[in-house]
Amino acid sequence: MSNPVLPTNQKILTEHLLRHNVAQIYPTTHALGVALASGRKLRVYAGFDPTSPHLHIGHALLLEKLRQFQELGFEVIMVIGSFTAMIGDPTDKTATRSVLTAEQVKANAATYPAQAGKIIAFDGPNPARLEFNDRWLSPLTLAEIITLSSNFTVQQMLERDMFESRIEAGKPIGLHEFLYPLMQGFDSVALDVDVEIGGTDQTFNMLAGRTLMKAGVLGHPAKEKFVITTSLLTNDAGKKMSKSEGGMICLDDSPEEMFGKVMALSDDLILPYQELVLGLSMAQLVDLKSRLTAGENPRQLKVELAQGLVAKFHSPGDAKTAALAFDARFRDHQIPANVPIIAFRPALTIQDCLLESGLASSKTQCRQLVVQGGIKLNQTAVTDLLTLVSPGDLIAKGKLGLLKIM
RNA sequence: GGGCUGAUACUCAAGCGGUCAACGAGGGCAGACUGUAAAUCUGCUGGCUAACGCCUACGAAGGUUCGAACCCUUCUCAGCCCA
Repeated sequence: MSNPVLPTNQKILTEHLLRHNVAQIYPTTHALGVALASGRKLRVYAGFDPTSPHLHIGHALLLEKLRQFQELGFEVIMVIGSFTAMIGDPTDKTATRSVLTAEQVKANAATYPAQAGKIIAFDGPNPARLEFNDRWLSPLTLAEIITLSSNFTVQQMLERDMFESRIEAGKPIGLHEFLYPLMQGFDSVALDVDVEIGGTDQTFNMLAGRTLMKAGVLGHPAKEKFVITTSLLTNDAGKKMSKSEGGMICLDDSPEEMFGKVMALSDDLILPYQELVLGLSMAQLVDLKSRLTAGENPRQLKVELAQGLVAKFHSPGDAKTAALAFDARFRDHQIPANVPIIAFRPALTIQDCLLESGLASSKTQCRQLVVQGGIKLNQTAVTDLLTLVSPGDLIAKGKLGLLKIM
């Protein structure tokens, strides 16, 4: 980072910044390119909703973009939507949406810097800044909020297809939900940013911010704001990867978990993940494709992807270890090292162990699992839940649930 | 404020007096097949019981009935329309 970047490199990096994983740039890619080359230290940010303590690889794509700006010497800000999380992004279609309390928001956000720090740098010569948007949203007065809202029409709000579809479905739309884009938009104004980055699903909210900035509200000078939308990472079902979906890969997953989750992805996702998450070049992607058409087992390519991901978010050493552990456990069917332990006591049954460990939530569920052959004691299927266990026994539920008696 | 319609399990969504712990889809779990793949197929998916069965549930509270998710009343919440 301390080495001065050569102009040619700068050019390549800038080109990468403008193209890789970018869905669209507002107003135009060209205009942003000009601003980037102007020598001005642009201020760039992306917002994150603290609705869960985990950041996932969808977030990583945004952070990655921020890092590219950071490497080029621009000012980078990570904004935590501490205030907006309490309103609730109306992207969700259900009317009754649980609104987070200040405490929950705080607890969730506490883990973010450490996770984001794997990608962007919060120290060093050009450190990223962390901001919580309640700092400027909480003090807004009603008069100011009214002024902000006068920049939009109800028709403009209704243009959002998510609102349209809700009207069609006869679902309620809360008045406060119209305020959400306003609040998020005011983030841009308060921070006086030049560029905002977000997924394509955030286009409306981000453009609301652009409108406010161009209008020059509440004493802030009018100025242009660029908006970069990034492609969304999809899961197997082709749905956007988000906190509400299962199977998402979190930045704070252990190397083993992360490796396993990647291996469970459909083969179709290998190339998209390689491109979006690991940033492979076109040439490299073509190479991967030719290996597949040559008949190479996709499993190998997926192993490489999994190792790449673990190496990126943990370390190359962890990637190697995770790959070995994965093979040992699932290919060679060995027992892993870190199995949860249940303390032995007299008259301890298999059912007790399942319930106490949380592998099953009720006795009824235990019975069903046994009927289906899902419970194994020392590799053999269990038929009686009340079988007593002894120290050293190994209980398995399905493929992943393991318990050791000590 | 008035009229009409609706509220069903994790989500969506049937059911409209007994055969309803509640069709179906998604999700989840388990099994088969495999590359721990994915896709596909099968089973399960309120609790208690070895089981017969029992209990708790269909927005809330009452009521009618031998019997109610289904009928009636009130309430709460939402949608549409009128003001």
